[in-house]
Amino acid sequence: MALYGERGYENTTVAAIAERAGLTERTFFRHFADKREVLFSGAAALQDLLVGAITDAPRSATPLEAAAMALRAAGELFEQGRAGSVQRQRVIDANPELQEREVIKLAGLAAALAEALRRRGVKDPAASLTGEAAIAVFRIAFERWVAESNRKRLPRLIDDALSALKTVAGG
Amino acid sequence: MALYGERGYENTTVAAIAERAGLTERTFFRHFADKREVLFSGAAALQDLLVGAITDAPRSATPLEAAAMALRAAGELFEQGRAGSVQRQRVIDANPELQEREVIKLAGLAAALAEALRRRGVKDPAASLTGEAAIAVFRIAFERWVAESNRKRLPRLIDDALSALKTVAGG
DNA sequence: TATGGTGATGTCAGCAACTGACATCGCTTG
DNA sequence: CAAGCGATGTCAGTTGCTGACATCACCATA
Repeated sequence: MALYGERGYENTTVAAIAERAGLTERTFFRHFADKREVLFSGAAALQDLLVGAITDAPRSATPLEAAAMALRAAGELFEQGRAGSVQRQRVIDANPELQEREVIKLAGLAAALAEALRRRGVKDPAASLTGEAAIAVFRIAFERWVAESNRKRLPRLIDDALSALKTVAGG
Repeated sequence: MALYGERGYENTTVAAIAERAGLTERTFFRHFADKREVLFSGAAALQDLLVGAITDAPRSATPLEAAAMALRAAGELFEQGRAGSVQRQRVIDANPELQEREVIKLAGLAAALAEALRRRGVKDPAASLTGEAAIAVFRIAFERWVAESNRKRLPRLIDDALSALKTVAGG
């Protein structure tokens, strides 16, 4: 992260990262599948959190309500360490390769949400659509959260985006 | 495409592609930004079609209706040449690298849709959410369309997914 | 204590994707 | 016919990434 911040992602070679870490290039690739993965290794934990929250949602909750609870829980988590999120996002926003990885990780989250909903008895395409919609909501809320101008807390921004979704699609 | 079909994407080197095409490796990279881009160069035309359809939608149409018209137009286009779409999708589904590229191209389409909606006077976050939702609908419909079992036409599948979205998010 | 197993790291050689710099060739245009 | 221009070839080089094998620290147990 330090090197990516100093020189930018593209100008940072794996050799340089390894050197700074006091390790070998080969060792780097044993810990991270590729150069990009450094920035995304946290996605697994996030997925566990989201899936867990959906699973634990009361049976009375509608699919979208269950997803909303999961998003809020994730929002609370991100509130810890906002500075890191901002820096990370700056690096990603400056590089298309990284955006590809980010976007597919998000797609993976959507799929995991859908799967968790199916285990609650939600049928397709409702499950898939709810997963996709939930991630879209999160993405938009997160975007606003990292923008300097906005001082609202993330869970609040999630609720805002969620009601906007209902307005747009309702009918 | 032929080589990707024969040996799979990973086992096909750019050198092999260039040889089959009777060109140089260097020339390949002048036509395609990277090895993956071969399968996605058509995305630009699709984007133009979608954006054009949204722009041409009657002013009375709601954001989601305008987006739906665009999706249906794209659906008609894909109905030509279903075989090619199926083969292409088989290659992509077999390779994570390609899925990354596909997913970010779809994100690009969503952004373009949102931008076209904004030019119609739709505000954010409604514009962004409608763009994302529309692409989600398209993705799900397309998935079903390429599946062997389904014999419905794509525009019809799009309408199905669309009404499912309304059911899920309505309220 | 010696022995052997296990997991993390190092070493090395090599492939394949991609790039920059420069040369060449064919076609069009004045 | 000369000049210009776009597409292609040539070549050398960097970087990401992998497989195979060696080493080393640590731990369990005979």
